[in-house]
Amino acid sequence: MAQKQGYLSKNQKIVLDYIEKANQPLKAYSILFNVQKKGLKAPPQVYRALDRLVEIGKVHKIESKNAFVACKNSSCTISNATAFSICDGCEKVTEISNPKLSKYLSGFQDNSGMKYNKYNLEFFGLCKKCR
Amino acid sequence: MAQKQGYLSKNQKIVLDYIEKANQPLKAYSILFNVQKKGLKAPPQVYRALDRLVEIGKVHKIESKNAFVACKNSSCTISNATAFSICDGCEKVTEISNPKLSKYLSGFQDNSGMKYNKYNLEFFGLCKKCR
DNA sequence: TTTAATATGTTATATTATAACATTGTTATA
DNA sequence: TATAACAATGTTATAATATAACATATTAAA
Ligand SMILES: [Zn+2]
Ligand SMILES: [Zn+2]
Ligand SMILES: [Zn+2]
Ligand SMILES: [Zn+2]
Repeated sequence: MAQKQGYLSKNQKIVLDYIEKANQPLKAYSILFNVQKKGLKAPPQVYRALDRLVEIGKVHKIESKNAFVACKNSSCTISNATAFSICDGCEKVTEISNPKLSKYLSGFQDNSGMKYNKYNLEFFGLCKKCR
Repeated sequence: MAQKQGYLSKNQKIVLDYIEKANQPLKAYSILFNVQKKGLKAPPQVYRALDRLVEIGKVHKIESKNAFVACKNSSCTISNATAFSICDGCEKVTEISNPKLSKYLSGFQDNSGMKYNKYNLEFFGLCKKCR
């Protein structure tokens, strides 16, 4: 069951399935609790699967919340350009898919001489309902 | 010693002093260890000071590293628009101060109806030295 | 000077994440 | 088919990050 390009291992599938069913970011230990019936009994099993899923872009980590969400953006096969909208009221998180924004940020340069190959952007505010 | 606009309490000063002397993001427990000689003995004392310093924009949290860095941007009195450049090689973190970028992001709108009042952006790559 | 608000001190514990090592399964190839 | 190399899994323990809860002290305002 070695890892081939594009194939997911058993544990990776279990974790991804569960995250995809949720429509919101999930905490690692909440995932762990819920996949225990599927045989994943300890944190490393979940964290390994998450690490790999994040690496291949199927899952993103919401850094400000230490939570994980399935990628909703089909073009996002590698997780190197991510943007999220986060409501401070209801905690709803949405992946922003905005070509202008991603183009602007992917092309961003400053005078530091630094070569950027990845970014993560988190916007905070209030959604319609929460205003 | 109640908090007045612009004044820092004793513990806040101690923590900020220490962070400002470092030229890199510091972990909360490393701060704790180093301010113990000044009398801050337990995590809550450091985390409270950090919370407040972040709130007033004197310190920013680098979310992807769970680390704290002093604000280098004098206009950044409220910490609602932050951008950082992070080297994956040497871990050097620099606060980006780029009016065009901040103007673009502060004005960003999408069709979600969400009203954004804060963002945090983290760029990753390799600095000159690390290439 | 009473009251309210803010800050501090302290202990314990919750939450998030990784180290380390043994075992099993898979692929490649000798 | 052996056997070696690698990838994935299972398992226990522990590290690292962060907060709850409550007592006390300090300050500002009424
Ligand atoms: Zn995505
Ligand atoms: Zn909301
Ligand atoms: Zn700043
Ligand atoms: Zn570097």
